[in-house]
Amino acid sequence: MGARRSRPEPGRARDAILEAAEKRLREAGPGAIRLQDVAAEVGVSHPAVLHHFGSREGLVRAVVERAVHTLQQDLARALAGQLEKGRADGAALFERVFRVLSDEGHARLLAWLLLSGEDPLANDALRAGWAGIAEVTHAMRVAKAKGRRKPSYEDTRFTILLSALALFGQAIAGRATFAAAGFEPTADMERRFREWLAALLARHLEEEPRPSRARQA
Amino acid sequence: MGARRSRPEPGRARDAILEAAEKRLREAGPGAIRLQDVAAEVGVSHPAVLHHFGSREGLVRAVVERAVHTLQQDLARALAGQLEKGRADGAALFERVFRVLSDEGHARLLAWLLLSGEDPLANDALRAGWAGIAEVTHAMRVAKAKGRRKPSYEDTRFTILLSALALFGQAIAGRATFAAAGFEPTADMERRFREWLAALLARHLEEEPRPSRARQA
DNA sequence: TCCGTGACTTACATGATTGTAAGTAGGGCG
DNA sequence: CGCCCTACTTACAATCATGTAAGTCACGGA
Repeated sequence: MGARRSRPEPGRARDAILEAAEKRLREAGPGAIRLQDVAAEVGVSHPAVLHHFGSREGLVRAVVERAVHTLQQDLARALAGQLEKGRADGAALFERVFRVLSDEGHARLLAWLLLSGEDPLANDALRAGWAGIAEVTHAMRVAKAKGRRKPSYEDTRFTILLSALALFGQAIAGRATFAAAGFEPTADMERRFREWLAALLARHLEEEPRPSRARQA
Repeated sequence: MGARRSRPEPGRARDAILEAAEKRLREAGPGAIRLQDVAAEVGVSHPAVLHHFGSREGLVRAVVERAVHTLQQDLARALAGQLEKGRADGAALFERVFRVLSDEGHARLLAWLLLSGEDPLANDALRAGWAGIAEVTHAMRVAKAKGRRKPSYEDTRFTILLSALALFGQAIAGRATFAAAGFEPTADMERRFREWLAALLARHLEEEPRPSRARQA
């Protein structure tokens, strides 16, 4: 095969650098993005990295931006993919979302960013997606509730929020927490918990709300 | 006040160093523990830190050990304090635990350690405490269930696990998540969510379990 | 009182990490 | 073909962080 291109493809190296840096970000946090390491992993010299990103800060910014973007994409895709099936299957939805958070290391990344003071969730598309889920879910509840007492919108939103917090919590603290709680920390056990949670929330969503004890203060 | 003691108190400086280092650990993670910074904050030279802890690693170890210990203490105290009241008040318990996790920055610390690969929850006392809560809760459920179908022990344990995950999740991701979900991210709103959660779980704990649909695969 | 020890200090060595300077090589284009 | 731009490279400078060496000083006990 003809002349070896010693100039593989423009942009290739840049992407590879981003990739390598993101891996480090996910696994060990922003502090672990070191020019030399990243460069070595990609097979270039460290000034090559500076050439593409100007400074370490620039690299970190670019990585975070990209990571947040793909996280949001993946999450949105997972949610959309599950929702458009029409039938709501809580457990399946949970599995998809958990997969996204857990498998790709998105949850770890989210946690690193959150702890570092970033706000990776501040994004209109994400908010809109969330609102959409809440509306669809609530409409479904209200439709099923005919005659009986209708659930409050807040209740629906809280339910979704709880799912998110629990899934996120499990993705980053699952292993340790399961062990501390005396469960064997196996993937199967964790999945079982998610199924249990899905069932709990599904039941809650269909049940008639209790009259809330009026709280004064 | 006679001769000024230029030798304030043995151990004082050591504690102050630990304190300063722990603050950094909570706020910005293990990587942010730098000898010079910590020393400067306490008002000593950085070799003084080395003198007490041998190496940076030694300092980090000591800090983590102490932090994990106080975290476990605080948590155990909070749980014990609530439980020994006899009456189970889920909401109050949640507030206490959340306080411990959130106010002292324990949740952040936990998260940093978890992300860094430590397992701050691996502790017999903590496991025992957890098991105790599960047993007490379950006994209460079973007592109330006379005649009706009895809940499974796993269900009780999952319920407690869910509380822990949600509380932890809220402590580190609460602000961002509430905002993303379209709630105003106020402390009051977050408290309301906890009350809602406590009510949800309390209701679940008193309800008769549904027959589980047998799953084949 | 004298000595040892613990709690430091200043000065320095070392290695890691980021950043700069200057030069090279390939590819597209007028 | 010659030029310029991009994508690098090697060599070097600067800074920072950890760790070491050696000395000082107060206190407490023999």
